[in-house]
Amino acid sequence: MVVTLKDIANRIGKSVTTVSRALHDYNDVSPETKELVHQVAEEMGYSPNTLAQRLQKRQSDTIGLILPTFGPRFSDPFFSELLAGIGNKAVSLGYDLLVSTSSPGERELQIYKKMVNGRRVDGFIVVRTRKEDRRVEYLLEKDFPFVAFGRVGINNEFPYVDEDGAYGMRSIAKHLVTLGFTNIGCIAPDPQLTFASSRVDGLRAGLTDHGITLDEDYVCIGDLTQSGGYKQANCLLDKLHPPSAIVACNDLMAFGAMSAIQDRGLIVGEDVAVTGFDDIPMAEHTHPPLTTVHQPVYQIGGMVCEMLIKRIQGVPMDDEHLVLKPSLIVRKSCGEK
Amino acid sequence: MVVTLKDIANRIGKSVTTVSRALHDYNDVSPETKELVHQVAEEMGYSPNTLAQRLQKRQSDTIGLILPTFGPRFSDPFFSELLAGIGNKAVSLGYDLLVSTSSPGERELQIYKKMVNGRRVDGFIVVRTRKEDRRVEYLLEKDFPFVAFGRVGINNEFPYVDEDGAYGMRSIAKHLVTLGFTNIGCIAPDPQLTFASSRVDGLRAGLTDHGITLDEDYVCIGDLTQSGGYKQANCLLDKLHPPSAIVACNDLMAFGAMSAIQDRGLIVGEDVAVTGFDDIPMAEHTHPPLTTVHQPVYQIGGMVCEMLIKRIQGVPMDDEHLVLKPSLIVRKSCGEK
DNA sequence: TTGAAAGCGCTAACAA
DNA sequence: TTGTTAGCGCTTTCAA
Repeated sequence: MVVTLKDIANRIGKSVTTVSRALHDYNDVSPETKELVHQVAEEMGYSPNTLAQRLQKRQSDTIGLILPTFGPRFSDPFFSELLAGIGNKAVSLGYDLLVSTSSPGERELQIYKKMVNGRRVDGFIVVRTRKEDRRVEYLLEKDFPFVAFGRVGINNEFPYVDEDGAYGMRSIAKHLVTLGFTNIGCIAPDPQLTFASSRVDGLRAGLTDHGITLDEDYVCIGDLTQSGGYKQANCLLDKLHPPSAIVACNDLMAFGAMSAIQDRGLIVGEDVAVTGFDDIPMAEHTHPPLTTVHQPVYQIGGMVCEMLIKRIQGVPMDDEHLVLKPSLIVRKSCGEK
Repeated sequence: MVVTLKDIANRIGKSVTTVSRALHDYNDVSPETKELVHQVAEEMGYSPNTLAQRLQKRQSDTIGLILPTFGPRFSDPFFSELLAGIGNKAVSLGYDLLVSTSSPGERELQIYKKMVNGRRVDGFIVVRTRKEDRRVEYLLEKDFPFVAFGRVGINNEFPYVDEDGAYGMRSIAKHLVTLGFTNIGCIAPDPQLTFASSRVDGLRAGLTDHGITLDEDYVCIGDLTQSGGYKQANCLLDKLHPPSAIVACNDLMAFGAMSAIQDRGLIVGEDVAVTGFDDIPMAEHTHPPLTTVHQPVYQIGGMVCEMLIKRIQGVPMDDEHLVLKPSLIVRKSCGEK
């Protein structure tokens, strides 16, 4: 049924070795046999068995990506775009992409271990890094190739791409201050996530620069989803002196915050300002459109993937540590300029 | 460095075969050796080389999913949720999930062929089916296992899960008619997509049931993204007698339509009604919240995956053809009830 | 220019 | 209960 090298060899009365070499265009095969082999291979519809090739090379030509889910519904446009960036780059470089999903925790680490031990992948892309990240500790300790999107708390001695979250948040701070906002609330992610502190610290610093103090009681922790944003915005709005601007640390939570505001009959951009972070496509189409910070997620996916493959192949990288400057996108959610 | 069966065998002075059998708990191995093997394996940190196992089994234990992207930005919450459903089920059943991305067309088919020929996957999940679908034609012809989410134009002799789009749209139609809308516009997907016609036909039929005719000039084709919805809604609104209700065939386009309406200073749910389809999490958090049709995407992912694995393993399925009835979710985008 | 032989790491049929 | 042998499909010495 399925054609193998042996079938071709039998057919033309040559050895498997010769056929293999002919197919790989080795120059120690006579032009005639080469020609013949190619022709017969074509005719018989031969394709190499990748499993066999990989076993022999001791390489899986596959990179792994384990998506962090929280709860069953995982509907994050941010990650689907990152995935597309990684996936497209991977195919173009001849690699397969193995995707798995897991919420952070013990089981998550098991999946990494299983992949590493079973030699199912040649390397990993680690996303949504945490301050103490067992995944990177593990991979580092095993000396297993990986590239992270994001940094960890201490010892960032591994290749990564990260965005300068503090910088992004400073631009948000500046923008809000310029518009005259002084009473500001923040919906932050779980502080275990590395990007949480850089963003919140950036906001705090940016505000301080303009003589405004971020009240720590006005910093709530949300779970990065719309519902989380909704809930936390309500907390903020229930305060005695509710903030006049809510800075969400990602777009999804910002959307939730907008809902919360609107559900109270208030108007986003007039009564309460809202900002996001990420600039997912939806941000442009909310009502009002969301002022946020743009990250080139698709490109980041490509970069991370490319770096990983270089790392796997032992090709030196131009730069092991990339920190991108995100840019402020002003729309209408903080009022008309 | 890496421990193999041979290493264990050498260590305890037994054959590789015995070790292999011991590890698999065959009952023709003495309890003592079994015990010993397990212990030594543990101690040496042995894990089987999956590549080798797979080559020998002639099974990749991997299922393939090729995501349809349109343009570089691929940010579809619908698919990230489907992916999570598939991914979680796959791990739980011991399968790897290979994900690739491609826009429809020749290159897409090449990817399928490459995976099939190289025996990289044991089966596919085919999503976003088209009326004439080269992918399913190809897989059918090769007799290669797959399960589709959606049907094709003719000859649906393969396992699939689909939602009853016509039914969903009839509920939308009924809802709108009940609220008194008579001048209705529709933003449909590319008619090549199978679900396009079932949804549009459903809408048309539902309207007809109530004595209303859907004007074919009021059916625009959008690309399933927010921008597409935005653009097409504008076309509709530019008409001499613009529709008072816009039925979008997915939520993303509905969001775009809402933007378009709002950008004209009109109010969604008062001046113009809008409906969607899919009920992605965002739908609950727009302003106003979107009336739409709910599909249990996460579960569908799990079902499709499970069916595929049964198909691969030759286990009979309870039902090869599943058509789910989606349910209307009334929110505020058509006005208060 | 070609082929025999070995080996990647594993499983399985068959003997002993 | 265990080991020998063969083989999955491929690549790569090495010798001819």
